[in-house]
Amino acid sequence: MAAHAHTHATGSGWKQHVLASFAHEGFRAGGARAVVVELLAEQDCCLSAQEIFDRLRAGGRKVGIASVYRVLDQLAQMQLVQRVDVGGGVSRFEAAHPGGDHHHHLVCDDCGRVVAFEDERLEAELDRVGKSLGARVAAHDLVLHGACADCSQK
Amino acid sequence: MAAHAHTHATGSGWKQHVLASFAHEGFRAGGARAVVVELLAEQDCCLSAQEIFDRLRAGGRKVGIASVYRVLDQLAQMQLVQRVDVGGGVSRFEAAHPGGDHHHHLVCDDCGRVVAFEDERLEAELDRVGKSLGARVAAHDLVLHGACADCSQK
DNA sequence: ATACGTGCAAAGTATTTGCAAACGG
DNA sequence: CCGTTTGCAAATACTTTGCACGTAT
Repeated sequence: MAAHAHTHATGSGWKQHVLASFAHEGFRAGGARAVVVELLAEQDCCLSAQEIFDRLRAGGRKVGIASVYRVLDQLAQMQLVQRVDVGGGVSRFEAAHPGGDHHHHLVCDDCGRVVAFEDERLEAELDRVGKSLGARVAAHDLVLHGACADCSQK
Repeated sequence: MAAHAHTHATGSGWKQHVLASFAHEGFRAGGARAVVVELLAEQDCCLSAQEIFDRLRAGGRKVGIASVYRVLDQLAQMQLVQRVDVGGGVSRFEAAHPGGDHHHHLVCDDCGRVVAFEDERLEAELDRVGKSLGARVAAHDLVLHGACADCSQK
């Protein structure tokens, strides 16, 4: 596989930011909340609730999947994670960064792989379009469907 | 509300195109297939399977929801309709036009309304990005989340 | 007439909710 | 200590599948 993946994990700055937000809102950050945030902070790309659940369990943590969903939902409402809908009836989630470092996804309809990418000019157009609609755009979710670089060669 | 909505229904050219495709593939276009295509052809924006089902029933047609899903799935695979994932675990569908007239969606997280829009420059950027990924992009699905023009005024 | 297509009902997934026990502050 | 948070299990919502009947060709 090709790819100069995203250099690093999502960065621990995000984790700090989330914990601070929790503290600020008076939420406790014990068990499930903490481990979900920790796991998300280590990811380079989006995960489904089930994947998060499985990894936490594999790591020996005794979380319930309901808690995973609850935490993700809460984080999404606080705009600390971005819901990514790649289709197939499954929601995926990833850390939402305050400033930039925003990325989108290409879903290979052939092999199912999800590839992340970012593009500054595209971002600029998205901003412009949002404004021109007179709406207050809080987030955008772009998914390209098709055959990924590998599959389209075959 | 602002907006120079889409001028007209989706255009009957699409319906013809679909029926021709069916004929070409040797598919029969009797009952459910025909009415789902007919309904989709009249729409300006995406509908969920349930909405399609309800409208057909309201119109006196005795279709089953399973057939609606089957037809939509088939049309999607033939690239005659575009699946639109606006989140909330529900898939929506709309006629996919061969050449242009492509649009995207803004979902108001406040009132739930879905607003369609199109933008040529954005389209151009999307094309460029798709190519730069080396992938064969068959479709793209862009959803802006936020407060629509109406809701953001309140 | 004969497959293909359809409606119904039952099954399958993803996600949400109710509740008693556990735990952080 | 007390109220939030959690894990479990049951419930819900959307979508898919199995099967016998209807229908276009």
